[in-house]
Amino acid sequence: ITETELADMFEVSRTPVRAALQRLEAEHYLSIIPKQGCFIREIDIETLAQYYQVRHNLESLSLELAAMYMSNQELKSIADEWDPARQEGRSENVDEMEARDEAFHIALAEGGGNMVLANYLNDLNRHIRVIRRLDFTVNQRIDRTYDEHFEICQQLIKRDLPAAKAAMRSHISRSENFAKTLTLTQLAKQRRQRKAV
Amino acid sequence: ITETELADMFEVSRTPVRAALQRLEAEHYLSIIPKQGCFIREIDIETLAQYYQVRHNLESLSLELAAMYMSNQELKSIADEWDPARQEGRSENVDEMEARDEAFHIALAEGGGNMVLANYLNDLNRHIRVIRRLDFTVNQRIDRTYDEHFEICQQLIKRDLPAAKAAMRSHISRSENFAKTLTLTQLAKQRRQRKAV
DNA sequence: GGTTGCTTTGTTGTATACAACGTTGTATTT
DNA sequence: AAATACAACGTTGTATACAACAAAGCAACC
Repeated sequence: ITETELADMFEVSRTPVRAALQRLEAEHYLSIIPKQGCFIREIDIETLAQYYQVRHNLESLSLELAAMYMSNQELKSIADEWDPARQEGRSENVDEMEARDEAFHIALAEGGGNMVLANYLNDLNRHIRVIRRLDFTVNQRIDRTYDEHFEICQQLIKRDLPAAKAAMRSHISRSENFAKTLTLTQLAKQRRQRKAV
Repeated sequence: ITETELADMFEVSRTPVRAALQRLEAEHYLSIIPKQGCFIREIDIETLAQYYQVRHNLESLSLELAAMYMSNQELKSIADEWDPARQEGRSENVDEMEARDEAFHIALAEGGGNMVLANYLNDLNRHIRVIRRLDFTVNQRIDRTYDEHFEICQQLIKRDLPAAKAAMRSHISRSENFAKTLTLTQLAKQRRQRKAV
């Protein structure tokens, strides 16, 4: 990917393109090698696992704070959105589902009052978003997400922190494993295609 | 702070200055308001507490991984650097001390093998660095840091994770409280000075 | 045939001029 | 006297031309 290329594509000069690329580099989405070019930085399965490890930890802290500082009313309004019984207004669209899923986790983090934590979780989510999307391509996983999010909320309302943490951990692990498997099969597919060429 | 100002100061054009400022904005060090100007974003005591809360958590994870994956030899070489008995080569300089302190925590994180975690801890450290520096302006705190770092290493070598975590937690808490107190008195000083003008 | 040196080409890095826009101060009007 | 419209100023945003440098291709030489 070159700056000129993108500049022509969007019909602007190189300057705003450079600004955008430098922002993306700061967020570790691509690496700019001086005088050479800029290359997109793809996430490998090892790094993905590391992101999930950190995420487990931060989400755990997030729950602690949410259990301490969020009111029953706040928690209930979130729980309602994910009630498996309420079938109307349910999103099947992958894009929408992904956005709402992230919003759920961020809402808990912000509810705990620690904006620094919320920011880090947000940053982390953006990095694994490409992979997390895979989670909602199978319809069954959408149903499960509703169940799991609802369960987490219920445990929080009961102020049963260990149970909430356990639910969160298995929730994240499930989507993690699912994503990993899918990524592996996709990688294998790509390799087969490359071999064919 | 304006771009032109900085450009004149360093005798370069506005372009590289802009690039630098945009990077700093991406890292939340300052905020650029379109068509108005850019302003340095100072850290308040509430945000500082939030950073420390996240840090407690990440350093805890860091220890878990270090205890699992670092060899006795690796741990010992770090411990040697902080042995209170070894008086030679001891750094009294604040800058050097601060750099070595950060290096200690990053070494443990990297030793655990999770580079994502190490990156986040690094980012976090950069944000509280201004405050952490205060910690080493008093000589007594330098001695204490040696003791505490050494203690953490010893517990890790013994693979006593809970003890290591406890040592880490009190180590971070001590410097946190110290920094907070100092910040408060400094803020009070500034306010008094401003009142005088 | 392999290696070294140069030339060409393509990329990012920088400087500068101008455009867009928000802010502030001032003059005019009510 | 107060409020509003307007103009001047200062800031960042963008476009463009050129410089610096790295990589690749090619030729000459050993």
